[in-house]
Amino acid sequence: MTPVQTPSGGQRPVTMADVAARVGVSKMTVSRALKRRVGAKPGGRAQSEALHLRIHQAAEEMGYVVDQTARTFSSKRSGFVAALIPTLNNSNFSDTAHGLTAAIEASGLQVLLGYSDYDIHTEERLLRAMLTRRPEGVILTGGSHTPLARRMLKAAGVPVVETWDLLADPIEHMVGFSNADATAELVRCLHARGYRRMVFMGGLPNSDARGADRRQGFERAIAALGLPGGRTLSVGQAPVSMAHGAQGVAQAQRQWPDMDVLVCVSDHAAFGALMECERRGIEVPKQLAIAGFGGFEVANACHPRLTTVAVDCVGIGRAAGDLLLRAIHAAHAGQRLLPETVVIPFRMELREST
Amino acid sequence: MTPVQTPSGGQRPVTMADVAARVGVSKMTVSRALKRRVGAKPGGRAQSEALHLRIHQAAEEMGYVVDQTARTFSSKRSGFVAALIPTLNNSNFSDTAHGLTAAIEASGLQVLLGYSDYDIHTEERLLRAMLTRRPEGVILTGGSHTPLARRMLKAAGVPVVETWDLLADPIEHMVGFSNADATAELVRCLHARGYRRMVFMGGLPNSDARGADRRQGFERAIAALGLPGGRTLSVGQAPVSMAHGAQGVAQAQRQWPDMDVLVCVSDHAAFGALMECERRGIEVPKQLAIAGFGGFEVANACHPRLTTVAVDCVGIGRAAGDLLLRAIHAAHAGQRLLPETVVIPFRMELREST
DNA sequence: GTGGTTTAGGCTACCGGTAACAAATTTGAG
DNA sequence: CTCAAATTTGTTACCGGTAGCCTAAACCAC
Repeated sequence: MTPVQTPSGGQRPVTMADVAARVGVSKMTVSRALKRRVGAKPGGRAQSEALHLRIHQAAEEMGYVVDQTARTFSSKRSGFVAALIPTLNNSNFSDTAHGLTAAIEASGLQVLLGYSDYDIHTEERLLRAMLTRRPEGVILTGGSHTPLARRMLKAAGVPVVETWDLLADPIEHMVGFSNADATAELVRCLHARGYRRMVFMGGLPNSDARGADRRQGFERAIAALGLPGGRTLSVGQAPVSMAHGAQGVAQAQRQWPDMDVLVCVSDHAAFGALMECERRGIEVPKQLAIAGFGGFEVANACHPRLTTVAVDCVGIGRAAGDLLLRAIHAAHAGQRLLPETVVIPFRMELREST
Repeated sequence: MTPVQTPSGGQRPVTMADVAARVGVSKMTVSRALKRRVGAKPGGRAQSEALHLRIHQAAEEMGYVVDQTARTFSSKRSGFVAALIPTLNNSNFSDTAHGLTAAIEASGLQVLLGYSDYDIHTEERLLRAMLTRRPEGVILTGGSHTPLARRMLKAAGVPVVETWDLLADPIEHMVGFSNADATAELVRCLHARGYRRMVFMGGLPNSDARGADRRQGFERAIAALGLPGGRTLSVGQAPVSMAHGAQGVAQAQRQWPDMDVLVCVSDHAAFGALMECERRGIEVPKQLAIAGFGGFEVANACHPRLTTVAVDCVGIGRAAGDLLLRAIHAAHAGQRLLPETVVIPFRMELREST
């Protein structure tokens, strides 16, 4: 019922002026009638209400759809927010995108998504492309950005929310949790279960800031508990794959034969390690315990089920969306929301693998 | 070096007119100079070349970035294509998105991504939102769309590529493979390995067209081989989860105790089934074989490794992108590319689970 | 009725680029 | 040196909406 061009042979897309001419009013009246929803906010005038309805009907009959480009151009409101995540194929981030979309779309804004493949230069390019379209707000993942990216954001003057980490030097707003604290907490839980000779397996620290934080939390907790330290392994660029995890088991055992638990930077690595143990006849958790991070589906489906740190990923997205909306509304009212930080809880899921 | 607003206290974003004034030329000259890249296509005039350079320098110094909205508005070219996939969190589709992005971005267009959560009404809403921004092309996944969505696309007059399926009634172009044929081929391979009492496990057919096609291919092949038919199981809405797969094992064994292989609609379901077998002490493949679909990472990381049908997901994206680009270029030249179909190959990965 | 107050709808200008055409300048062949 | 062709730059007119202001009409109390 609402094609974008005139359905019957016409080449030119239907414009607001066409609708106005058909109804016999001015463009402006059509613009106003379409802006408020069909039944909403009748000023109390019966005649106006009828005209309003006629305009909506005409628009539908003619297949008229507003041109968002023209609207953006004129009103200086683009009607979208840009959200940048490291990768599509990670349910943690796609869950965050879901939460974000749910929170944002209620207000009539659209979320446009981009992914950086864990590369800050790709992120910069993407950000530039998004900014040329004048988003009303920007959501980033993590706090690692190129200097130029930070400058572009500052200069653009749009509200920014960084998610998934708690940063010492945020650009503006922040929604996340401390990956270091979460991993430290996991180490303490494992210690309470009697494990003492812990090894951490993760990606190369410079490729993934969150992984590096987890590693740091691991080392801090190990030191605080007086356990043997220096036992961390790097198995490749982020994102660390299941194959990386499998390969890490042999490497860790060779280097630290007395290891009793392998703490992995993510559930994917942990799963790879777990299956490799199965293949090598290493009993989990009897001979070697394994823990992951992230609360992914696979961790709860595999056998034995993996101990992990579950994060409220959807909650991160929702909170980031709510916060960004408030910032956008404030900006629209000519004010500026003071930088806020929302801390999202995490939860230890102690399962069969430890 | 390229902020979006004037860096030093200025409230108003820098416009092309500002750059033009600074260099002492007209807006048009700036527009032309910025359109072609820094070193490209000098007409052979040294003076022109120098001016060109001065304009680029001035733009950079002032932190000028073109306003894509204004450019779109004026030129009628939005500079992006819309890509709609069922879900973010499925590496098959995110791989396709990667291939698509790689193919498209070389031409200077941007890919804007949306996900429908396997719901055609969500897809319709999303499509409408995208179309208000006037994409130069649209990529869809599959061939199930609301009637209104089809009409909107027709009316919008933009090139459309449907991916991942081969359809009897495509909107325009098509890049994919026959899910039914692929599954039938898998059934023949399993038959050759000696399996006879096959059961198919998938989601509710109306929730996932590709899953339904696979089921149909299964039934067709079973009938052609003269094997006992009617053995298909539905375990929930798409996307079928690992938990669904686990739950399906018991159900299938209860219903068909003599089953010797369980063919699953996806690797996720197959993995869930595999782990459930581990838990119940069912030996795979000795007592029960399991096959999946999709060539996901988990299928090649688990133990035993899962037999699956590997699809060139990136290739689908790349081919769809190339095809869409040709259609866009044709449209830009006033022609129309005749509907094309690109068939993407699939490959049987026979592994330890069968 | 009357006058002040509210509300609806019309008019004008403009957002920031680019297409299309016109004018100016350079190039090159004869 | 001259003139036509090629190339560069300038001028003008929009693209399709919405902000802001203004007038006209309806409402309401006294």
